[in-house]
Amino acid sequence: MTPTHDDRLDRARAVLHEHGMRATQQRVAVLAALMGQPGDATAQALHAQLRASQPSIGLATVYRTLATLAAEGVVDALQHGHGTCFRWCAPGHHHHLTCTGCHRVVEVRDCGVGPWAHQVAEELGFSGVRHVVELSGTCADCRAA
Amino acid sequence: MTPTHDDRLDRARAVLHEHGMRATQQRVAVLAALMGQPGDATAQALHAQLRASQPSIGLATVYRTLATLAAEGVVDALQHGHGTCFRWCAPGHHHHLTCTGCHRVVEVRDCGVGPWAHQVAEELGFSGVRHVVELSGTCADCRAA
DNA sequence: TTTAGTGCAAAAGTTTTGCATGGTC
DNA sequence: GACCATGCAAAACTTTTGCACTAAA
Repeated sequence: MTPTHDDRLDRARAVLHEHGMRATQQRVAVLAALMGQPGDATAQALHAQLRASQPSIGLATVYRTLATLAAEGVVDALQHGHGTCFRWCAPGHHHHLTCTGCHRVVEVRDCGVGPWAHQVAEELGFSGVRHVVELSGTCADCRAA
Repeated sequence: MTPTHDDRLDRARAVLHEHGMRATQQRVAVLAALMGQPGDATAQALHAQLRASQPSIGLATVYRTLATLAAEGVVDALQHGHGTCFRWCAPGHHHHLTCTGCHRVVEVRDCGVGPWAHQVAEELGFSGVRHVVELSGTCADCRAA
């Protein structure tokens, strides 16, 4: 069952409360909008989208909200080519496969990197290894287009 | 044997020729400067450095040169927090393992990610997969300290 | 009521671009 | 000599900040 817009508003409110952030209309709207994205989005893109239903929302607010959410670890901040993109994701260890054409993001829960990373690090005398992986490619739809 | 500044100039010239780029004084200087960096550097930082010995070099030229070099795959363009950083790397596919304590970077030439990435992408209908991996941990020296 | 968040506009910063000039092949 | 690259300055953008005002807790 796909979540409705209202479902996302409720979930956004809950997440904000969990993280001790005031659930203002604007923050709820920003987070809910991000939850509704098929992939990631820039602050500018979210702002433009939000303007449609909430004409008075300020760009600075969108930036400030996203920065706070990223600091809380609620959303991911990614640096692709130009500008910072934000993405809402489910908790737990996983990676992402992003389409370079449409920025659609697919979660990859099967992580095949851990053992290799651990082995490499051990050989080089490192401990407490962590890995960040970003996969990118062209999705079937974009290839067809 | 540590390469001298002149060694780097020669090497920079050779690399530019290999990639069909005109070996202008400015391009040679930019690439040689990047080769001499202990880590990565922004266009702005390189420009400031180059100004010392070549006061007339323009910022736009540094940007244009780095953009071309990155497009040719001669240098890596990295997106950390603010702005784009560039790094001269040995050629060929490899990853980096960074120590969280002293920020030392070790090149990792043995890549154990490709096959997994390819398989995952194929299952999801993606083609032309690329992967970016950043490993981090604590090096032996920092653990001892 | 208290405190944090917001909108606006201006500022700060980075990267790109237009165009006449100069250097490389 | 032809053509590409450069320098300069202005423009285009993204992101941050100051401040008076509003709304959440």
